[in-house]
Amino acid sequence: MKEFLRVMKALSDPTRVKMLKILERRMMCVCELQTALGSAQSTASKHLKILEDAGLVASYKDGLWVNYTLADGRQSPFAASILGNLRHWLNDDPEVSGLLDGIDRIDRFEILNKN
Amino acid sequence: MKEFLRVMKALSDPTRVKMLKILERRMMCVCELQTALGSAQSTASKHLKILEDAGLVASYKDGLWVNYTLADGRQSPFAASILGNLRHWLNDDPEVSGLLDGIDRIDRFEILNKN
DNA sequence: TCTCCATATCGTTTTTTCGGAATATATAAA
DNA sequence: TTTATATATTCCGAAAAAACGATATGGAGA
Repeated sequence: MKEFLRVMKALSDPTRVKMLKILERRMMCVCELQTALGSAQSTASKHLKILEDAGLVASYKDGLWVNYTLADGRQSPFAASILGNLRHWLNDDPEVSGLLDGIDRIDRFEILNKN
Repeated sequence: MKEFLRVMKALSDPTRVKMLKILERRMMCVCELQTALGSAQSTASKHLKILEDAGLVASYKDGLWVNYTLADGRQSPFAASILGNLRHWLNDDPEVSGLLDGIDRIDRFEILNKN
């Protein structure tokens, strides 16, 4: 029950759902997701931790960067099932499709120059 | 997106999840669910409203009683899909199975006599 | 009409969640 | 070792959600 609730709670926030829809397209580091969503760095990092604790995303270090991807589903069958459904869901949602239009122009090396 | 979030939020509370697992077994009026879960009447009613707004349950009046059942899924495809999964999920969860053991002994006419 | 009873809604308090600034951590480069 | 940088964590204040008692609503029966 606790594991199930963790997954549902993680999916109950628009920012986290958008993160998952973005990660369906490609892996991203924290700063790229932060830029895509227009949120503070701490906010992006915290949301990603919640998604990871729920078994919805996984992270891999690459030097200073931490790359996040969708989880493979081995950690939580609930998460695995919902991730499968989510691929078909919300693709026509204006908030989501608008977001996905911009993500190809987001590059971690460009973000560097802006700060 | 809003509809999706309503469904996920509705599923993020242990009391509401238990309500759904009980309603998988049979329809119930508010006072029966209240008894099964040991919560206050206003609490049970409010949780049921949240589930109904999300398209997870439906209600039918029968005189003074209001009977709640699982929704048929026409209102929300998200709800429909999750309700299908939920039938297979959490059946071995101790909190849920313990609850289901007792529900056959709950009867709205007996509840009357206790108040 | 008046009363009763199951349910819904309201008002209040407590708990949880969210966002962002500030700080800490860890790794790479100089 | 010192510096710089990407990410994680901490610490607030604000907003949302939860519980429950009290009250309102609406239908059934006297």
